[in-house]
Amino acid sequence: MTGAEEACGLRERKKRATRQALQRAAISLFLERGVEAVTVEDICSRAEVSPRTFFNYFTAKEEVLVPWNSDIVARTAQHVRDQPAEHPPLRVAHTVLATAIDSAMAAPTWRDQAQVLREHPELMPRVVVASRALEAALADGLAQRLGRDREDLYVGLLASTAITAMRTAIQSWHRADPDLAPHGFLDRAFDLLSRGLTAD
Amino acid sequence: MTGAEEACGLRERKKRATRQALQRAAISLFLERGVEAVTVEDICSRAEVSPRTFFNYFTAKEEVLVPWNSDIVARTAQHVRDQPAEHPPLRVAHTVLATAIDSAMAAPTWRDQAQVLREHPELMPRVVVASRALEAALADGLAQRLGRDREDLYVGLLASTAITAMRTAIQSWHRADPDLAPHGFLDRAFDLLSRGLTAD
DNA sequence: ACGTATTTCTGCAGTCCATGCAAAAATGCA
DNA sequence: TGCATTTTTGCATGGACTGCAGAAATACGT
Repeated sequence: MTGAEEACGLRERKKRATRQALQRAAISLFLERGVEAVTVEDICSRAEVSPRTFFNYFTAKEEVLVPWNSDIVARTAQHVRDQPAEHPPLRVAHTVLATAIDSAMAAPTWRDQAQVLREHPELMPRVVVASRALEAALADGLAQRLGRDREDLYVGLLASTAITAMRTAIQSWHRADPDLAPHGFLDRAFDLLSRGLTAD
Repeated sequence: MTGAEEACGLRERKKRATRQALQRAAISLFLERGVEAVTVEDICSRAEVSPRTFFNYFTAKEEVLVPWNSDIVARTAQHVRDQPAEHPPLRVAHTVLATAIDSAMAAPTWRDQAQVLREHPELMPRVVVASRALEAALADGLAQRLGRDREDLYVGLLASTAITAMRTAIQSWHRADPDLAPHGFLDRAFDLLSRGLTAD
């Protein structure tokens, strides 16, 4: 349960397989019928596990849409600390979140997750709520770098603003060509932030 | 159903009374027992209405904690348009959200709402989700002022960042002296934003 | 004051989410 | 093989939320 990616024993591999089966089943059903029309029972039926098992992996059915798993969160926290000390905090956030997006895009379910969110933008805030872990990791890392308290206004503002910028960028990307890379949008958002949100 | 504050007929006044009774009942129960331990039935019992009635006013029990009612949202949208044309967008957002906070603080339930959120910071994201209407009003007004599309990246980033700054400021305020005014925190957050989030 | 139209409230039935618990099954390990 | 640990499962439970239709309250014209 380290969060690392090694496929050690059979038990660990089966857990990963079950989690991914649930995710695949849920997302494909979401695309077929719409999120509201899919029940946990439907998902488990397609994934061939007991309905009770779903809640051993996710706390709510929308959680399968969150692209930031514990691996990504853990690596992001470390990534923040690995950045050169002289880089300004906003640049650190930009770099680190760009990498997080790359990692999320590597997941096999990424395209379908993105498509569900594109078709149901009303779910984005729920994803953001579920993305608190990523925000917390970012805030912790930045606080450490800056030698400030984790609950400092500046630290909290940096982290929450960076996550917001990422969300906004991804939304813009969703509305654009799906085959376009999301990085251009992220770069533009962080550029605007660094300019104090003045018009370009 | 205009959202204005005039107390026209008896029907309208009763509706306001019921809504406020539900809000008072819910918030006092939240403070007594904690949010999780309070059911909709408890709330309605104290407010002396049928359980079914609760959902004619709120879509979920946490919604009573959202300080931005439809009046405030409507006035905010107008307020954006009333700002001098030469003011930069971030300043407009700052001014308008400061006023929105003032309006929210004028509500009789404000102090208790704030106390519940102070004791249960894990609910803040849900409030933010429910604050989408305010964000949308801000985005619409800014888009109009700037002559841009409502879904433009710059417009979306401005609105979402401003709301995030407000949330962060309020969180900092919650952790500080409750009798302190929240405006200082808001001013500091917007100042940081306008400086491109560089350290001060 | 009365009758009618509109709006709101209420009770009921029903679906689904989400959790705790304990037994059963699967896996790891000596 | 036998025992310990982890995961899955079924069962029971409570609570959120919705739709619907009738009752009650309010508005309004006569």
